[in-house]
Amino acid sequence: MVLAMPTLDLATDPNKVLLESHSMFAKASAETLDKILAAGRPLLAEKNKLLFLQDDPAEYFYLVVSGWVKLFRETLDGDEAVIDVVNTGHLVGASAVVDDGQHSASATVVATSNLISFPVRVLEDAMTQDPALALGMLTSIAKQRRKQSREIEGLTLQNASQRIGCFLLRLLPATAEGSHTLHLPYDKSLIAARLGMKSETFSRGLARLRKDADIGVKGASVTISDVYFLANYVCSACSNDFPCEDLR
Amino acid sequence: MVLAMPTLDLATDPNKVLLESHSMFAKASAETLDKILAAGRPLLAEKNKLLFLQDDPAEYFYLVVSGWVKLFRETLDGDEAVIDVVNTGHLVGASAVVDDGQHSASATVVATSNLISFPVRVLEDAMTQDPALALGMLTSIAKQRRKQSREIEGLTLQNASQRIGCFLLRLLPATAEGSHTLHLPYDKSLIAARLGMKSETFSRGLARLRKDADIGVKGASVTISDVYFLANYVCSACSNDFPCEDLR
DNA sequence: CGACGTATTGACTCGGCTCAAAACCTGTGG
DNA sequence: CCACAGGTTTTGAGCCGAGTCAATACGTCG
Repeated sequence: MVLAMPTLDLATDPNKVLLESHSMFAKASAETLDKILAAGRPLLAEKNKLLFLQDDPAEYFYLVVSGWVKLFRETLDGDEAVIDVVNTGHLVGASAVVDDGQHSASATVVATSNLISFPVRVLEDAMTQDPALALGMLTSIAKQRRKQSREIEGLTLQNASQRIGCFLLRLLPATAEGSHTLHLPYDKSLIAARLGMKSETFSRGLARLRKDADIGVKGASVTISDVYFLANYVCSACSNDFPCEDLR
Repeated sequence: MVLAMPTLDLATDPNKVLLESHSMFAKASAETLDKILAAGRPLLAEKNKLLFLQDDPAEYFYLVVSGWVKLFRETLDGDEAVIDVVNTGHLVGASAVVDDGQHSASATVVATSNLISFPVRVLEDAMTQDPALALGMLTSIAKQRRKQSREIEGLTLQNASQRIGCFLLRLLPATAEGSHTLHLPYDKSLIAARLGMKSETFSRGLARLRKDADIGVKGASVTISDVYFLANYVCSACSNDFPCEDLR
């Protein structure tokens, strides 16, 4: 269901604020932002809705206003590698403009989400006209690249419970200290896939953290009794120290 | 030892040709290229020479003219994750200009190499003046990002011998068919690290390929009796089919 | 309450790691 | 040409972490 354009004053449009806060658009001109926003269409997507498939020619990219979207790649024999799971404020599929106009991964919605879809065309055009936007794109892709480097490192050097602990730490605000309680953001089985392990292994890994890193688990809510104690357990197998800014 | 400027006519300078062939500079203006080349200094580096450390403020980046350079990250407890091992035509450390001026990995020379060092400053300046260069940087980083996505996928979905087979296939020209003999480009222990495994595992993995994918191994020379047979063994656990362009 | 999806637990297998010993290379000097 | 030293690679035995398969427990929604 496609609705009419938002009638809000653009200056206070929350979507504009959200888009502006993304590193890709941070330095773009006001005109660029308005042009892109004007081409956006709200989209309410239910769980399991497929946004696009890897290697599809990219027609649209999406801004996540609320909800969660999974990015993944599928192998010939049916396995899938989860590249990322993203929420509010993240863009999905926008990097197709630098990937020969093709999506480099598939995307599905994993929890009912409010999205805004934008034609990739509009972004392409805007990029040729606003050099600040091209630079923003550069900043944004560079950030993704850094994040992926850490991802690779984690996969090769950290074991299951360390990866889980690392994931938990990244859910906390960067300034966190002492004790904290948090809520797992999506299904444990999806977290497991996101971390490159099976759900049974995730379950056992969490149990292990309960013993070794003094955390408490009750359903989807996790209590960390001492952030630095957990960080110490997790980050010894990691090249950057807590609170690992790059990975957020 | 820093030598005088090359006295070659720039139009036929082989270094210029090499730099131009890099996706980052492919579309840069002739002036940009000349300005950057003029700031370059040849550097003959022996095995084990350290070029820079991760998190160092980036002063120089390097063009590999010949030889091999290892990019890696080191953990607190002394383990290292090899991000990449690169040779002729590749740039090392250039992406610092989009990473807050810091190197995101360490780099050492692993086989006697001819390098050219360039001040990062010069690249920064050039980028602000030549929009085509900024776009080239974008293209280049985007390519790295795609490559890393595949890397992550391989790490989570392929077993040791499949990763080895994949590595072998990527050493071949993209058009390869039938039977081929190739020469491993650097030490087996380094290849192992590059593929995220121990050298013993590499050794056994290669032995396994000998049985299952009909390859022959004699020292550093490897004979593949049928490229597609090997590809079939390797690529079933992979989301893109042979000859996997993106990973090169 | 019952039913369905999700999560946990148990028993087992297997791949990759560890540690140690043997084999293989490569270069050096007698 | 051979002997030897140094490094690299291979092989072997044993262990441990993660995957598999199957059964059980938990939660939530009708």
